[in-house]
Amino acid sequence: MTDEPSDEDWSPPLVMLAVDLVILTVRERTLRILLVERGVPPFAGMLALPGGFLGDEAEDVRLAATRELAEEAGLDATTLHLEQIGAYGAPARDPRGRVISVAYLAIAPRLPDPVPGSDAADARWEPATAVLSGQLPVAFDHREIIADGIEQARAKLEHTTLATAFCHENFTITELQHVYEAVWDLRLDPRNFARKVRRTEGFVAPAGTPRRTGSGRPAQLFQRGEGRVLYPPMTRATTATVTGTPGEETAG
Amino acid sequence: MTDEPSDEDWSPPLVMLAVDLVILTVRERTLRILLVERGVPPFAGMLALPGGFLGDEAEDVRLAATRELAEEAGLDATTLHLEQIGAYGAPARDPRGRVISVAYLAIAPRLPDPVPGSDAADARWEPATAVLSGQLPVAFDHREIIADGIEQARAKLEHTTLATAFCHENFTITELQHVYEAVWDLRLDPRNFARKVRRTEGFVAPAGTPRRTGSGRPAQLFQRGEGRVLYPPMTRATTATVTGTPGEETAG
DNA sequence: CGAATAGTGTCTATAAGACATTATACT
DNA sequence: AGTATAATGTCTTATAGACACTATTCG
Repeated sequence: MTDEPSDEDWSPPLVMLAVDLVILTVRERTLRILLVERGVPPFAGMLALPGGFLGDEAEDVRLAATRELAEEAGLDATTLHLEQIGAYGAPARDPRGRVISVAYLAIAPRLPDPVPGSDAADARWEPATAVLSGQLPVAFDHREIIADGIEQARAKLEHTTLATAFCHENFTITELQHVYEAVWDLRLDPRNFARKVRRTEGFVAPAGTPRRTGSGRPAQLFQRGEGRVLYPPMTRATTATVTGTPGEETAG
Repeated sequence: MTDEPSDEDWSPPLVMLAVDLVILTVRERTLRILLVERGVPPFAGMLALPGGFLGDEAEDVRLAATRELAEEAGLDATTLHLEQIGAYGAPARDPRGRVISVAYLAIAPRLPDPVPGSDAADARWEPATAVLSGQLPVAFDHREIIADGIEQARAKLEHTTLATAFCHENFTITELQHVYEAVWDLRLDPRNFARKVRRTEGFVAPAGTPRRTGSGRPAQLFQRGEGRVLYPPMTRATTATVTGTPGEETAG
């Protein structure tokens, strides 16, 4: 970011700035993403990521994301994990003009269905695989954004404790395993999984009530531990795909 | 990204879009970053990342990055590894007005010094640690961007073959080890390192000339392999820091 | 021959993968 | 009792960490 002008009174072009939200949760042992049905053109009637334009010129980008999280999804950002995915800036990605979108990844525990009549009336939890496969079409370049966001979540599950963000305050080891299985779309061995989780310093900590619901033996309850990093990492035997850079291909 | 207006003729605020480049290389066994001395306010005389505004309204963001790479650093993007770091959008990050910056990470092999009198006349390779420690001050929020970029590179060295992007077409195992040591700022055992590299499928492949320079035994030459992913990963014994989301803090 | 750098081998400790059994609840 | 889920243990194998020796060049 240095001097620009060879021309003396050149001034930079102006663009519109949007935020888009990839909000993930686990329901019915399946990774799901929150999509909204668009009410207006372009892509009216089609499913798209929740999001919107920067509210005003002074609004912080991340704040815009938390605002849209509340407005479009009825979710409280202070409860959720929220991190940036990246910027998407292809010139023709929005027919309305030059729109740069900053995408965010949000992770939510299982939530009640969006209430009809509320802010998030037209929001739906759709299976991630349906979107990734292209079976369920989405507006704009949102499929690419979704793919990047999901891969980011998948990767972070390997070497961070992010999985706990999919869980409520108290959870069982089995529930945590279901998170891994849903996000990675594979099965894990419960014995090896439990061993890994319990022996990894700071991943989970025992929680109050030592028992719970059910038809079988009651499970121990846990809460998030202090640690953020998993070392050694949790491994998904499936050889991982290396993720490109958000918004475009990697050169050279 | 859905409907916005409760107001009928509301229109989104316009912002300026910039790109900033974190260009890394290894020199004298040290990780270094390319910085330029600013010629004009704000922050005139201070070191800053190479970069600039979007050239025109139709320019792709990534293209703007490759253009600045050529203009400000005299580097050819087709040769280099280039990937996005993220978007930085704090409202007051640039005194000139509302500027959103998309930061890119570029990895270059050891290059000749910037030629005085060329495009990159005021460019300098500075040690990464000096910037990270704050000992060498930089303009804007560039220190944060640099920290994120370097951490991204450090993390990618663990589970991808990115290290080869720091090397020329042909390189020795020892040179590759120096890359890891410089980027991670630690020492590795040459025997274990060589074993790891040679046994990891697709990391490196033997290259033509089986010998080379020097005062000791000539080293075998290698080139990048086909693989992009390192599995199992290369480990930096030092417990890693979990990287936040670019441009802002992670919420609850 | 000595100095310098490259390359290889062995032992050990840690952790992952595969797998079976016991424990505690419910009906 | 029978069923369902939770919890734990053992054996094997892969790989990282620590460490010492041999090989090939140059002067």
